[in-house]
Amino acid sequence: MQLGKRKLQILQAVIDDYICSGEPVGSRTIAKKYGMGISPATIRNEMSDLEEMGYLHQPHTSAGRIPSDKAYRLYVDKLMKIRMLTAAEAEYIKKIYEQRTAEIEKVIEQVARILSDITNYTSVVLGPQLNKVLIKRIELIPVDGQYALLLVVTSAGIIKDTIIRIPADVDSGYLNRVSNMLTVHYRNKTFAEVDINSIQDVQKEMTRQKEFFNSLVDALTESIAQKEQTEVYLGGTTNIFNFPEYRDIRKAKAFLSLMEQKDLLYSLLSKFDKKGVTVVIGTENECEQMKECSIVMTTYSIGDKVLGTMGLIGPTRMEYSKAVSVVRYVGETVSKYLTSLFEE
Amino acid sequence: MQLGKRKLQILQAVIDDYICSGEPVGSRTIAKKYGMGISPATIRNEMSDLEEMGYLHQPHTSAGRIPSDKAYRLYVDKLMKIRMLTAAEAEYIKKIYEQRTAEIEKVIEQVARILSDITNYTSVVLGPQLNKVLIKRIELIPVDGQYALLLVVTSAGIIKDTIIRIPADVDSGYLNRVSNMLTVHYRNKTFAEVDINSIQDVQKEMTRQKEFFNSLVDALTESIAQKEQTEVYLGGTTNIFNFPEYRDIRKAKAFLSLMEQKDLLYSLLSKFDKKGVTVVIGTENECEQMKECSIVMTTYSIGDKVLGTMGLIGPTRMEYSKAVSVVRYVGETVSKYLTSLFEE
DNA sequence: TGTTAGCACTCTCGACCGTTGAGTGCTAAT
DNA sequence: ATTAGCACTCAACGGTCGAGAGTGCTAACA
Repeated sequence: MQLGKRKLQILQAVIDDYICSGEPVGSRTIAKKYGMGISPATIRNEMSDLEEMGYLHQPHTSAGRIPSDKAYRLYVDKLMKIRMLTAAEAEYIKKIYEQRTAEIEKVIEQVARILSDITNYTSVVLGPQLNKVLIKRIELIPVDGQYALLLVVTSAGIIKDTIIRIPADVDSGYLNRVSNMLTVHYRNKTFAEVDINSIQDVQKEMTRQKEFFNSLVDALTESIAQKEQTEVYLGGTTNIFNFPEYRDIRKAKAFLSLMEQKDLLYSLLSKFDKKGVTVVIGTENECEQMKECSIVMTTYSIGDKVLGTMGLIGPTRMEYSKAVSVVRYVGETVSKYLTSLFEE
Repeated sequence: MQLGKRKLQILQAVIDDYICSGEPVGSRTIAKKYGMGISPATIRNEMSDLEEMGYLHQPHTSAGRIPSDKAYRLYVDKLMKIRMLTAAEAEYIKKIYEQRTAEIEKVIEQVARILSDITNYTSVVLGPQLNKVLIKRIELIPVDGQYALLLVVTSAGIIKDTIIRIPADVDSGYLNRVSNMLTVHYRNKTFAEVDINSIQDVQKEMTRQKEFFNSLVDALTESIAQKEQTEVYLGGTTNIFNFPEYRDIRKAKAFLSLMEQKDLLYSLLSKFDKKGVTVVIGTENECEQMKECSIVMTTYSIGDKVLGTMGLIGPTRMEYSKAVSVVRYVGETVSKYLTSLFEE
């Protein structure tokens, strides 16, 4: 059977209506709302065909039709109209530029909020993936006598830090020497390549300041571990309650629990690192608990380097056109902003 | 009417049973489970009295009784048995000591998780309240040429930082001068007293490095603002789904939305800053949306200085004995740990 | 041959019982 | 003062029934 023009029109009408109402769509509704000069009976025939072809299905005999994931896929790839951002949306997204700090994590956090505020979906943003990034410098900066700041400067211009305590008899000269030692060893390595125990010089020093050194090694190890397991930022998790399909408390709970499993979210999203917007619909998801959700996501970068992924999660009957346009624009804006910050 | 010993026993039985089952408790149940050699009929009479006195009420005529907030208050103040921590709980709480970093925020974050993990309630921990704390030093530390780290060292030993960008022609000598200037001005002031525009010297400098200075002032202002509006850390927000009274999707949504209103939570919790454990039961809460919840909270401190509040939020039929013992122990442990870290 | 009106059929949903069971309050006996 | 007995109340459960929405099929029509 062929997917003629009329079938496509009807399919689009069903999808549009279902996305907005969440209720199965009947032939009468289509005829009335999207009237294209054909009777409900004709539409019924076409819908019956579409069902046979796997684009629609009925929850029960005497109900209207619901689009299948296959239908959404067609919709996203071919049918969907490209939607422009409203002025208010574009304005809101500009907030990204209002950041004062050069800390990438803060920017990312705000992006998550912006995404969910605009779309009323749940947003997920992965923090910068640092495993491919090169270490430029490691520094121990004395602060206020008893503390030192452990800084790691990377090629992506990202700087993160931990505050550690130092014993009274460690002076700044000593810290300097250790910093230099660490830098010499780790310059141009990735975080994955760092093996803290491998440093010979360091181990010699250890005999002298054993306790301090242990805590330094601990801090560095943890700092590295933390950077390897990227952080996951969420926005608008309770937005899911707005959808009638999540009235069922068990579904809502399942969804929210899923959102709490950061490592799972991370492994789901981090797979997609190609540029442009990716849409994963329902059962296309590998993860069992996500079979009724869709993800619309994109990457963000500094210059050409892809740093992380951001996206929206919602029910499969998502407003794809809106989601795609917002995600695309936010992704581009963030990339531009980060590039302007860190790329010289 | 007097609250005789037997009435108290019965009241306690009702509360204990209701806390654990969530179902209205009938006279038969009491007689059987908590048998004290009296018949259901007698218990009925006593319960009727207790109802008259405002300690119990019935959801409808032919149902068992439910304790009122007044009853819970009596229970918490007088009836409740003090519960010891289990070995496993104590062990779990010890995790606090496993922190590597001296960043107070990281510690707090973990505390929130520990509290909710152990109790299966939702935990709320307010970050350190810095408005009463004195500034010791402000430093701008050059990092990697184009960035500087803005550090604020306070009398509570707390150090927080923001990374800002600096123009190419600002050298470390200049940063040093600015740091010194800021330190001289703000030493021994609280964050609340800081008025960035008040510095005369600073304004003079501004003519020379106007753009940088604006961004510095912005960063400092924001850093201060951020410290004034304390952060709120949550743990186990979805635990609320475990309670049958939150099966109702609207209630669950209301609760979760409440948890997202950090400023409201902050203003609710920050009022209570006396040492020891405070319990606020249902309608004792001023906040309308919390009338069906109880809060069990305590403070944490460095030395004698109270820094913040931590607690558990759950339905009024909370396991108060468990909640109180855990909150107390965690509070004490955190205080001890922080004191050992920051107090010399 | 494609379209459509008509109609019987299916299925969900909400309203409306009657029944069940838990729990009460009252009364009278102990 | 306590308690057994009993009538009464009410929520919850389950079944029936009609309304309404929507379908598929058939036969007529262009």
